[in-house]
Amino acid sequence: MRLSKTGYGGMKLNNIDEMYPGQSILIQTGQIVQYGAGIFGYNTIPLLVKRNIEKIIVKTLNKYGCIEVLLPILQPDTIWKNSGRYDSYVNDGTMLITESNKGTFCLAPTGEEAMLEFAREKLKTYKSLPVTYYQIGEKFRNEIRTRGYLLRGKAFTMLDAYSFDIDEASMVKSYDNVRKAFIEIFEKLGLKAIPIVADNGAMGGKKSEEFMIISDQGEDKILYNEKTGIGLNTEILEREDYEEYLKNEYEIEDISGFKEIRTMELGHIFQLGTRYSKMMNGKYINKDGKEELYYMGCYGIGVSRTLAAIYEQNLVKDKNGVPCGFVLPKAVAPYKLQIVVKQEDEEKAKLANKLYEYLQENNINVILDDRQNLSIGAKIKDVKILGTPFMVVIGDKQKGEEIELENILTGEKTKTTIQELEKLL
RNA sequence: CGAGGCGUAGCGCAGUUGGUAGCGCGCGUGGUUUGGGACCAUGAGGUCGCAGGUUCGAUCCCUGUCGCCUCGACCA
Repeated sequence: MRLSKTGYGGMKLNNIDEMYPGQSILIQTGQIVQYGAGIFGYNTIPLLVKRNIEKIIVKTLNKYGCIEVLLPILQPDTIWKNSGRYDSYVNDGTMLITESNKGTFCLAPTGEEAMLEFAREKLKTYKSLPVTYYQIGEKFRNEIRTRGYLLRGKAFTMLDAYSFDIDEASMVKSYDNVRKAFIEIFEKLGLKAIPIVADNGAMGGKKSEEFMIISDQGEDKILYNEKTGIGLNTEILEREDYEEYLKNEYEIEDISGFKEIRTMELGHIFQLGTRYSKMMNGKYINKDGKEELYYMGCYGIGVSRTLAAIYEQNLVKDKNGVPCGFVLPKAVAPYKLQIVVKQEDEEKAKLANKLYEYLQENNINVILDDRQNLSIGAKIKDVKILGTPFMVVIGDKQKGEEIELENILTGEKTKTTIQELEKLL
């Protein structure tokens, strides 16, 4: 990507929001654009980071045998009326609906209804089970209060997965399968997400766990035991039966040594049992030719929230401790390398272009900062603004064709050649 | 919806005890610059969130209203 073609420019930072410095930088530099409370547009780099997150999710879930599908975002009201959730979702303001001369339509706040419609078509016999379907797409919730920019928006990208099984034991297996996949996904994203005990209240069902990262920017408080890695959402303690719930479902008996910490929820998984299949008449034919209810699980990851979390967690600060940008993890950075060049110097521009073309041809995504009349120093600063993990500077100190690669995170510099460079990224 | 805060140029902010606005950054042009956020000159950009009211006159005072942010109820 040639930076001169992107409209990026003027990426100086002013006062940065103390609560959400990462996203404050994204907004100030035009990488994220706010349209209203909880409604955002993405400029190219955050968009590509989000897409990389999605790719990692897809790849991992596929590896764990899950099947990707895409269900409609715009949904007929009938499926919500059939499930019995229409009134409560509309009345509490969560679900956005639109009236038309062809009926009422709902913007999907979640996917259980649509997924059950889908499953009923495809999963008519026990022979088709178990299966876990998933999709990644936009969800809409008219949140009473949005919070933390992308962290809680009215429109957000979510991964939602649903497992269908013949009985509880099988459901538990599917649940554990996705649970493992989620752990792997967050690992690949470089996020230390821990599954902790959650209240299954809203969704119902048996067991439920949330994937939390430790962060003061989060909305949740959990009790956590550092030694065992076991944690639970403090909302559990509001349940009358919490001791039993912890003991029976999670084998947690003593929570005296647990410390309270603040966390951000990135994912949530549920063992639903037959609650939703009962509500929406989700049935298959068993071996004996009789109808049975699906045992379901449902699983979600807030993709746009994860995007925000990645930016916030990979923030870098200058010598004075003031946030000045990011170093995106290699796994999600859309461009591994940024070439900073003294564009006005023909020789240098030529060399930079040669390097750029070479890497392009070898399918390495790089940013060439070919903007005119911008000092090298300013361009170097912008590497961090965009979060690119590696940099090559081609300025006055450049001698011949020997390239010096700088790792932004470590500051480590390595001399190399155009041809050898890609091996170091 | 309950509590607080804020709406003035693209971004960050001043300001006017009431006489229709400035600063820094960014943006355009000319020139000098270029290794960790260069400088000089010059220029463009605002119905001061919106609507009423008071007033000779409102961006400022009053009353509404809308929007945004933070804390709570809700959730990926």
